[in-house]
Amino acid sequence: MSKNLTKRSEDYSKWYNELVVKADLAENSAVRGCMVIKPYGYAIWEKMQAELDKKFKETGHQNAYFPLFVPKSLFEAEEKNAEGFAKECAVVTHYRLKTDPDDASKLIVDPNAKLEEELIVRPTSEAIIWNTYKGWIQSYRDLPILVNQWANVVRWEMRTRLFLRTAEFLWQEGHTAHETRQEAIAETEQMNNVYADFVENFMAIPVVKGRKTESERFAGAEDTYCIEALMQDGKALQAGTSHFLGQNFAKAFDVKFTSKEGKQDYVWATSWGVSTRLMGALIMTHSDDNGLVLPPNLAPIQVVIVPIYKGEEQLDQISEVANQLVADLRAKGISVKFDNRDTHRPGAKFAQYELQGVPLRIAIGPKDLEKGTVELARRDTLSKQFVQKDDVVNTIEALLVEIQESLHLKATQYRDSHITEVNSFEEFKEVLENKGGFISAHWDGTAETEQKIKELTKATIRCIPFDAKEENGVCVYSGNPSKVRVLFAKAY
RNA sequence: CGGGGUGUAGCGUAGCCCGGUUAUCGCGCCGCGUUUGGGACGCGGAGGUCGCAGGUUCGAAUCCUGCCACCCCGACCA
Repeated sequence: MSKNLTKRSEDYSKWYNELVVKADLAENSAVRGCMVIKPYGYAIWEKMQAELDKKFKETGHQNAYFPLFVPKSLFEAEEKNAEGFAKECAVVTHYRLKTDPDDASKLIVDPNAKLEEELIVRPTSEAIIWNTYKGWIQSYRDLPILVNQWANVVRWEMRTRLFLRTAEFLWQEGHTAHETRQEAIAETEQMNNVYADFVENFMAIPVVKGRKTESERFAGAEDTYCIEALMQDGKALQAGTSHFLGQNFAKAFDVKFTSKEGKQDYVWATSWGVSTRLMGALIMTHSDDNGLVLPPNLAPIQVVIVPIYKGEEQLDQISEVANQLVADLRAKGISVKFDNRDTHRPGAKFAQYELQGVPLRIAIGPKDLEKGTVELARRDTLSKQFVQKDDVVNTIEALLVEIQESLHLKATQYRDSHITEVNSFEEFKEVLENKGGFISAHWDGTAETEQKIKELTKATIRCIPFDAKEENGVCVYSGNPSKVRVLFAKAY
């Protein structure tokens, strides 16, 4: 494996291929940019899903499922949304194939099976969902509607990138309807906080919470909140978004309700989502040159036991110790694998589990049998220690917690040391070029300046942080007055 | 869609300029044996429409024409 993988973004794809998830691209263009999630990778996704689901339910949400196809007439109803996604839509135009009259081994699209109205494969589900909500809402008594959907969506990007921007991706999208503007804004904030909490505490990835500028906002939203993370190569990654949609979709789909006072009003909406992109963030935040480093909360295997032995008799003795350990650890809810394959040597197994990011590794050999110990190795620090057999379970329990915290701390220190305040455009360019990371700078609030900076440096405004303090300054580009610093970065 | 590049075994590649035995090497895979405290070794073996289609030639991975796919850079983007 090449050196400094974590600093060289172009190598990340090699990494994925080696390991957790592999993009098996077919020869033809139809599945270009799609991703095959292998079982080990999917196990991570399932853990993420379970935790998010728990948080959604705690905040009163329910899961539901809506169609993959959106009739074009519905899709175009909310103009800004439609316009924003129009350039990247897969469109179904026909519903039947037939044998090619010129070549019986081939199929062609049956021209007689042209759809009256084209179907858009959802790039996001606002349109189909709001068309459905229309039938669900008449009175304030029907509100709020707090629904989440786990689904796949398709966005036909010009350029795809494994994990970060695949043509098809898995995500969850929440879609809520509320009586008042205030309540919808509170929901938008709440869900952004749910995401931040999940990403920070469960995935051990530090994020900045903030608001998008108008030009970076979701198409059709009045306001977009986001969480922004920083990868080890100095580029920023949008890790999740929560949108306040105002009454845009209610108006587009004519969703009105009768209030307590008997007045008709349009409902207020939000939508919010995170995707398999978070797995990309996970890899790019914690991994090192030996492979993945998984936080214990997300590791499909938290502890692996590798026997070191000569001959079957010795393996039997070791297995006895190992099987007892497996039982004890499982009783504590710790996922553990005893790898007693005889087809691979210990060194190969060590390397494999390091590549897979298993947080803790136990090795048991003849020396341990004599001394009543095991060797315990940490993936994150690569350190090893010998532990008395009777202390192993307690030690592991404590270490799993410690590793989780330690990963978060390490990533936070990296992130914090890569937020640089600059006060001139020269400095801006210098830091961006040589150091990377977030640049905290004054901005005059205009889209023109934002655009100009993007053209000149490729850096975009990642967000206006919620915790930014008021401070009089001048825009780093235009010199016009500014009251608050925003975060710039090159982004994925 | 503009600019550049690449296509040879599951993966990574040599050969191409200058056409000529049975297409090179490494990893991986299969069998047997020896091994096992950080990616084992020996011996044997399997695996190929040289991206596709035409052309030139006694002969094409190699030269010519057309097509296709993919990668990188731009525009786009969770």
